[in-house]
Amino acid sequence: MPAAGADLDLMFQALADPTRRAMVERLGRGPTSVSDLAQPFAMSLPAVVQHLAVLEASGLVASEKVGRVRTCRMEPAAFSLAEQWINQRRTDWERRLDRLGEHLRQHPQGEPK
Amino acid sequence: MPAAGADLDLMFQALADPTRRAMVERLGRGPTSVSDLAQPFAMSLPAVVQHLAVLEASGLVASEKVGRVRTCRMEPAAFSLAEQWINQRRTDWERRLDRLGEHLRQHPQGEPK
DNA sequence: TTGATACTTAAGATATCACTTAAGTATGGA
DNA sequence: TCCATACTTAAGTGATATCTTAAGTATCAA
Repeated sequence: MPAAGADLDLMFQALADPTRRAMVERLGRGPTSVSDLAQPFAMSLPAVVQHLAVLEASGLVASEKVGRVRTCRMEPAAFSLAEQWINQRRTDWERRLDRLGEHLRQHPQGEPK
Repeated sequence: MPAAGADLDLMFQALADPTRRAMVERLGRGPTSVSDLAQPFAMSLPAVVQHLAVLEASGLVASEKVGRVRTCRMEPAAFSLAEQWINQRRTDWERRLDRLGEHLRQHPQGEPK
């Protein structure tokens, strides 16, 4: 995988907006049309569709059009990339604490180098 | 909790930039000075400090100055907010699938309501 | 065929973001 | 005291992000 970084950019960027998070929350309860997805928001339909495009570009949401209705759904697998990145930070941090504890046990008053 | 949303905004926004993620990755291996943190990046020091300010505003990183050196560290607890949000999406999705399966079991050919 | 529905496209207004350079302020060491 | 270090502050620039309105296209139903 050459650049998972770009995917993370798109993913976190997509999740950084409260309207888009609300859209994902809605889609977590099941697929909807664009109109239904737009209904709770006090903004124009094109604005909602632009948010949807950001979510689709990130992979978090997918959609397909049948007749004149576009149906949107959450893409749960996409979340794991973000999840993994966060978990890795935690893991790094814990491993460091372990090493630090071990070091202090062996060098009670020493500076940690 | 009145508005965890604003916190999530700041958090995901902070993580949406590759420079900032790299800084967090570095801090996961232990605290550093601002200069050390800046060293891997091909950008001016003020730019790095601005990224650092975004990370601090999000709560993911903290720092304190002693003498003329500011030392930065990762704030692991902050990550759990983002983690919880993502997990909640997954949970919603799985619960929905469960309900859907149950429904299909009871109404084999029926349309799902 | 006509009209309503469900988007879609395009263009533009603001605001925010991610930098830059140039200058300034503490601090610590010789 | 003098100078280098380690930031800090300020101001400006170009690119993106988030919305708007206006106008278009494709479908479905009567």
